[in-house]
Amino acid sequence: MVSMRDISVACGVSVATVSKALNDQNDIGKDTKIRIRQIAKEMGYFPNCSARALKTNRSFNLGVLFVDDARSGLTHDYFANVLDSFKVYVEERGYDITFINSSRVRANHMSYTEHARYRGFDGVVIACVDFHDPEVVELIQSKIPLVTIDHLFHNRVAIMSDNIKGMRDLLTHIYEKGHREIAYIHGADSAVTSQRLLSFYKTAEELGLNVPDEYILEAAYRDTDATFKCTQRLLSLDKPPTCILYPDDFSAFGGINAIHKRSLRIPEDISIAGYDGIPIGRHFEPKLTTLNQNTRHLGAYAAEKLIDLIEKPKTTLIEQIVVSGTVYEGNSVLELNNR
Amino acid sequence: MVSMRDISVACGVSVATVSKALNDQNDIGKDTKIRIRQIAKEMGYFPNCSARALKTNRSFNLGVLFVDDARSGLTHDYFANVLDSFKVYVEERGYDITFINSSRVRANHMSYTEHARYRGFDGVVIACVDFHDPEVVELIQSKIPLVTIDHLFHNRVAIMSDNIKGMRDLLTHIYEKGHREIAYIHGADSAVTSQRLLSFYKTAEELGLNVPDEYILEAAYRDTDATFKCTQRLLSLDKPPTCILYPDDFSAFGGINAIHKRSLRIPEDISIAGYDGIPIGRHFEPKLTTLNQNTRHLGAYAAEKLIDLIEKPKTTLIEQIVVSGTVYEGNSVLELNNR
DNA sequence: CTAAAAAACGAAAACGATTAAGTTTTTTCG
DNA sequence: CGAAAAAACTTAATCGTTTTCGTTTTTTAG
Repeated sequence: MVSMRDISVACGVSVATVSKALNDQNDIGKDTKIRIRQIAKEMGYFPNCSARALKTNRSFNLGVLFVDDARSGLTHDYFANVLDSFKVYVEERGYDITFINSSRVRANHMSYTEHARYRGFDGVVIACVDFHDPEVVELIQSKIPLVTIDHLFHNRVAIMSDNIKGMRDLLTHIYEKGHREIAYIHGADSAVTSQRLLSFYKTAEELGLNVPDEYILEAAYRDTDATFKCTQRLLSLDKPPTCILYPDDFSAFGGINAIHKRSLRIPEDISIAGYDGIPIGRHFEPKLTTLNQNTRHLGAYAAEKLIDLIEKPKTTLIEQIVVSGTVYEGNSVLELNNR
Repeated sequence: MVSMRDISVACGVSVATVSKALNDQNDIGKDTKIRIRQIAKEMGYFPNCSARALKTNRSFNLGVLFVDDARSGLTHDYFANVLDSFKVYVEERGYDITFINSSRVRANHMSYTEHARYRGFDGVVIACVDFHDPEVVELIQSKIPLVTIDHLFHNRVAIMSDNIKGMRDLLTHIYEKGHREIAYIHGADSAVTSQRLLSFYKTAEELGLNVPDEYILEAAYRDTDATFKCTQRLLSLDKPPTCILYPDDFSAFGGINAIHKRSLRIPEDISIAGYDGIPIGRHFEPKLTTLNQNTRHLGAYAAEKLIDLIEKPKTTLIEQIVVSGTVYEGNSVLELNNR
């Protein structure tokens, strides 16, 4: 590895001068700067990030924390999309990302916070974790610049998918298609779930919908078996709904199974809708009507905010940014003309 | 941040002694070691990885390179699963992972290799990239410990999914179910595709199958529109196949659409099979018969080999490791009794 | 032309660890 | 007991940068 020392001897100047030339400082002559840069390039010089980080306390490296309950890790569709967008954005601004974990390094355990400090991350993004985990709370309370996704903390920047508006838009869309008997199989207890559920009830009320208790069921996210059973129950009701909302697109497939098993057709006999906007939903017939969460914006905003927080901490507002999705109209919701 | 210096004054010893105590070296008294470790823990000490890396040239950080043609990034199902497994394994051994990219840092472009050196990665894993990209070739030819996934290079460790055996097993399975007219819509030209295609023909010959040319079609991976069209063509043949193989599970859904459109049933009227073993295939009826690639093993082997390469370069063989998958028997392939 | 101001460059001290080599203390044993 | 050996600890250099402050050179202006 060629170091600044090597360049300094090649140019006949001091390392200090080399450093200044390479970092584009003003305390240096114009022509020497050009000459040094030229030679540095020729010699194939690249800075040593460890040395730089050691001296400047800036790693240009961001920590990503993601541990979901199902341990699906990177294979979690929603998160993978958000992270991918986040990654693209931060790379453009010269940052790298590495995953935070709390495993053991050389025989001693590290908490998330300790790991983040050990690696010297300039900032951290947290998504989809159990926000009650004491280690997560410790991280939230640390001094590290931080952005959370889909969870709001006091004094921390949060990027939130707009579940209130999302559910309102989705339900309204279905209402406008003429549906009046709409069931909602919601996800397991969480902040996201309660927002959607609340919005569902509120919107239903505004629209003058009657929502019998038996239309509201619970199934864990991505649990097709659970939605299968719930769907069966709904279809067995004296007055079954004309449309069923699912916790997410993936679990909607459990519902599709139940519906097909009864030899019913979608959407002719019953309509369905998901939530998320995963690719398969658009590629399989009937195309699933869903609320397409804007993962690209979520990731990009998180990245932008985090870097602002790092680079201009004074002027960056601690705020909550809400990213709204859009209804994707597939053909899983029938247009009812009889009203 | 509490440093070794702080601990050394708190203990009344030199920093060298602290370093030895914390790194469990033998050149130190038993009780002082215990005392120092005790105090270090109390003071909340954690090493500074930059300083350590600077001195030791070991970062305990691994680079991950992944750029696929479709720019699907992390959202690529197969890779996400492999990476997730890789991540879990390396974290257990005290390594972190960060993504390699070739964007610009502070106005000057870095190649993959330069980036890897800049970050001081102890090793690198490459998957799913365009292996003809000059930057990738440069990285392959560098001195950095490296493992490739699903691509073989001279003098480099490769972890390969066994496409030969995979296709043989899958085809044999279908044959044993009684199918004799089997079509194969294969993926676009690539090393993986040619292996599978070769194995398909070879196995067909061994089994005494007749494979008319019109049974072999091409569709890009994950392209449901293409498989939709191919499936239509196959179904329109004078003698349509009794079973269709698809490039991958995702694209098989395009085939399902075409089949449903003709009001045919799976598997009663026509059988299908995918390749990969993605989750949705097991959660949607009919469950897709497929070749379940062992992404867990692929990731774990890649991790194990890479760390061996780093930690014991002398005794680690440069070899090709083949990981075989298993046929997942869903219910998309009908058992034919009439033979 | 000369003194002051400005610009360009260099010396050296960090940053926080590791480690070879040297020094002191303790143990061993004839 | 005392010398040699072993163990425990320290000193100081080093990794590759950045940055402060001091020094030299050049420019400006009276």
